[in-house]
Amino acid sequence: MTEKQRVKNISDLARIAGVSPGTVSRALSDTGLISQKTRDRIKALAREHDFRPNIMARNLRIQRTGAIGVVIPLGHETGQHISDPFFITMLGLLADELTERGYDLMLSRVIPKDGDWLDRFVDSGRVDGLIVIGQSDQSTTLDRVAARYRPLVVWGGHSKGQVHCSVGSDNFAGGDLATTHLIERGCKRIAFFGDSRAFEIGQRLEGCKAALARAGLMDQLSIVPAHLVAEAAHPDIAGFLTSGGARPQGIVAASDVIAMSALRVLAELGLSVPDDVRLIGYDGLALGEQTVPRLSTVKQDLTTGAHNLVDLLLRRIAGEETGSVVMPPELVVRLST
Amino acid sequence: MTEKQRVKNISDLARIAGVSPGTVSRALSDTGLISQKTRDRIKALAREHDFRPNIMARNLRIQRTGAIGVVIPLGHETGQHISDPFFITMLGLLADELTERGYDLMLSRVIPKDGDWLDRFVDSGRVDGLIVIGQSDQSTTLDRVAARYRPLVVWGGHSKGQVHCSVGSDNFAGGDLATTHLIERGCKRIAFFGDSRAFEIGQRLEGCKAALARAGLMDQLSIVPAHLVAEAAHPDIAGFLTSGGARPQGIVAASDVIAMSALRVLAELGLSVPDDVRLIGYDGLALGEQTVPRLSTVKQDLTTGAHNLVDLLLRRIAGEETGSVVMPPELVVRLST
DNA sequence: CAAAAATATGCAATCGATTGAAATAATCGC
DNA sequence: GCGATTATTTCAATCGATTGCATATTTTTG
Repeated sequence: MTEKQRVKNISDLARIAGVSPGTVSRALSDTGLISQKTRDRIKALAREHDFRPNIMARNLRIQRTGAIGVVIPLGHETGQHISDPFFITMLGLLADELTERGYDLMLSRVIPKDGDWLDRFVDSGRVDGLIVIGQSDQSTTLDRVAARYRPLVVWGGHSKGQVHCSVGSDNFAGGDLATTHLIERGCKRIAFFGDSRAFEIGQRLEGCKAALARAGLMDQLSIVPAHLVAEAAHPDIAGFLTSGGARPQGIVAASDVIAMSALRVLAELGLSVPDDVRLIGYDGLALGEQTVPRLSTVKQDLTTGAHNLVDLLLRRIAGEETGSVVMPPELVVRLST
Repeated sequence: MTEKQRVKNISDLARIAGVSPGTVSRALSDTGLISQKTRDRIKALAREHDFRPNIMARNLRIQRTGAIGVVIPLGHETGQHISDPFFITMLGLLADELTERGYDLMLSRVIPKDGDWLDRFVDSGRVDGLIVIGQSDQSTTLDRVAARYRPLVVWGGHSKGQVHCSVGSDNFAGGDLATTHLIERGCKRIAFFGDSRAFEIGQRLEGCKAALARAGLMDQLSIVPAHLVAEAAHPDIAGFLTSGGARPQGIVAASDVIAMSALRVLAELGLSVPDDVRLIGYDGLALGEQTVPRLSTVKQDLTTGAHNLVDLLLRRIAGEETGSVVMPPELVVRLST
């Protein structure tokens, strides 16, 4: 009744209010000079007709979108799914963090076939900035794009020469931490479960090796390139543990998900954790709290990680220059070691 | 060298090519009448200057965004986090499905304080359609908005009078299925773990009751309103199991996450699953494959669920009228029963 | 080879909000 | 009460791509 015709743009409202479109814009955007009186009047009118300015038009004019892209490149392992608990946890935290800062989150899952995937996203003009979760095996692409596109931040390992801005934990230190812990628990024969082609996992393995070298146990290391996906990791692990070699006394899993698979294989083989085999994971995901026995792990503080990612990104959007952040990992001893 | 000045819009390119902006637009968009020759020439030029048309301008003109909003309302339980494995799994599947259909996914986490949250999103003009995951306790809001905004599809339970279009599995049937299975396994004292204030969980409980009634075991039911978050569920469950009442022979958990918590509590109490207590979950998440023992569950086929959600939504965007979909749940017997 | 038909291209309006500059109204000092 | 300030408001250009209509160019055809 009240509203004969739907108010669909600022001009409609201006006509109703008897002012110019410009005035309505200023009234609604809480900016610029305008009298308190007309502002209130127009806001009331807008509410009454439940009118909200068209965001696309606004975006076009002010040249920003209010959205941040979050990209998950699944490079080295196509089977890996976005529903991997790690991605998901990170994604949730980023969603919280971005929402809080008034940005929307545009999610994109990418399987990088060509070297062009990042460029396409960057040039699409859909987002004001980009967060890439995990560098997978795409560091070349990342560096190239980072050189020309500032608002880009990557979660993942840090290497000396890298061009792009990254946030991540010290994977080398983490691998060392986990391994040292097992050694202190008396393990000598140690196995590393994880595919070192993924950059971060390679770094963890290096840390693991460093710890073993210090203890003079280097020749006791077995490396099992287990898949990152739980279902796929299972046969890798079962294959190794039933292959007849000397059973490891300690296992460093490159992720909590892999550790969980290992836990299951060990249970199926009738081996007790930690009595027969000690097992430590990596990531510090919540699901490690719910396993039986509860999983010891190297925790990456994803909450501050997400916070840092967003913080750096917004600063880069604002034009500031920023360096990378390497966070210290933390040993969480629960019951599996 | 080649490009003196960055080509930032269609007019720049038009100038270089010596044609009008309109022609460039037609060439790049593979639509309208244009000669093959100029099209190729302009496309080559665009590639050379790596120019991509501004999406915001395009969106404004053609009045669509190419993005679908995915909203997760966390109504009845504010502690619940977006990183809940269920949401996350669904989110990943939706991301796949939408990407495939050429849409972007805009993620939004909402804690509905006012009744206004959905309206804000709908009217923001940011998205072409909306998928709401889980109706939580917001069915009133959903119905109200659905009445005026067509491209809206909800994952969740279905009730007779509902206005909105939903996709989900038959929770009543699922609850029945789980309970009947336990009864067939010889359980008489049965406990239901889950907070029935959430609509879908309420339906599962009703199904559970129906099965018990048929078997004449209605008076043997205990209901434990466990939280949906794993960490929060733990004390709820521990409290119940150590309270000294007769121990249940079978447990119906309202979600796999709750079941996982139960699994841990039972292990801590030294009870064996399934020998001392039989336990069945709900959802059919991948993590149920990795527990020890592997979790029996009522599986909702989230893959087809996601497919249906997207399919219905796109049809609604196209103007078609669609009904809701109720999918049959499936009993998955693994080792915990 | 001229006329008719078909095909390409250019022109200009449009999507809806923002914003600097210009115009108008309100306020103040004396 | 009048010019000088200052506070509001209007005007018009702009962001960049799309598209109906008009015009120009080819191609076809009798």
